[in-house]
Amino acid sequence: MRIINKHFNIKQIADSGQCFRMNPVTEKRYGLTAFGRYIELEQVEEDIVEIYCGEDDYRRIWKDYFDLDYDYGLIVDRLCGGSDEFLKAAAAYGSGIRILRQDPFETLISFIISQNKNIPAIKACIERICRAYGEQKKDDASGKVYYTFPSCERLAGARLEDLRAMKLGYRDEYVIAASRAVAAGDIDLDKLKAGSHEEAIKELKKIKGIGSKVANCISLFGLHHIDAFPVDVWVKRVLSEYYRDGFDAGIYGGYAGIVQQYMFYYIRHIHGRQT
DNA sequence: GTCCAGGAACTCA
DNA sequence: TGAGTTCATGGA
Repeated sequence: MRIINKHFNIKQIADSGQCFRMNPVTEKRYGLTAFGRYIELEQVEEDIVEIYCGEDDYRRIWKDYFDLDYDYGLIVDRLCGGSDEFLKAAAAYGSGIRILRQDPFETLISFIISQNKNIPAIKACIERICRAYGEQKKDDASGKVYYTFPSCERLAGARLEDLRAMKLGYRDEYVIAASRAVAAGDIDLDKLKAGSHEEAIKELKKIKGIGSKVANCISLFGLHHIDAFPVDVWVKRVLSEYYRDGFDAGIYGGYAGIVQQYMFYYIRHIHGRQT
């Protein structure tokens, strides 16, 4: 499927820290494992992405996954036409970023693991978990062997001693507890997705190992509450370097999470961070 | 070898 | 509420 969209850049999305299983195959081609499938995408032109899937899969899965019904140009234009110089530059630089609609459980576990780790380390941990607990599959189109992200039931049944080999550090017990809570129905992610961002944060923070930042990431990237505003070390850096007088995310009511992604992506670029 | 990472729990004031 | 400490592990 060929997608023509001025705000769809797969490299920017892959490097925006929201997903951990989208990696380069060649310079312009990326492989992505999500929802039990593997696909490849290619940035053909600045505003053209080729998604290597059939029209049926595109309509059922990937159109929604890449949030292609939403007009990111509206927000980029608004920021670029505004008076906030940092956001002007940030939005222009990351204008191809989109907020993916990822699987809630995968996002929950991924961001529990993410705490106090850099992105390559997070990716390595998740890959180990998928190899050990996920399902091995083979993509017919590319011939690529891949591993799906494990279900909550599968991870809920994991033994702590075994999970320890995944090198999650002290986060391993958080992962098991959270998986068991989801499997048991103590946490209803679908319900949190249907509800408000505030409600989701309140419920997510009840889980040990989930604080404000991780809860906001899960809300934004897993439940698609785009009014979430995760503050990690990089966003803190932005706020202290460029907003000495304070920053009110509330003025971007409704889409603060998208603004936050432009900030995150841009400040990392300024500091020369590739991964 | 040192510092840091999409932090959170815990302690103590 | 707020500041300081501790927690595993690996990337840079």
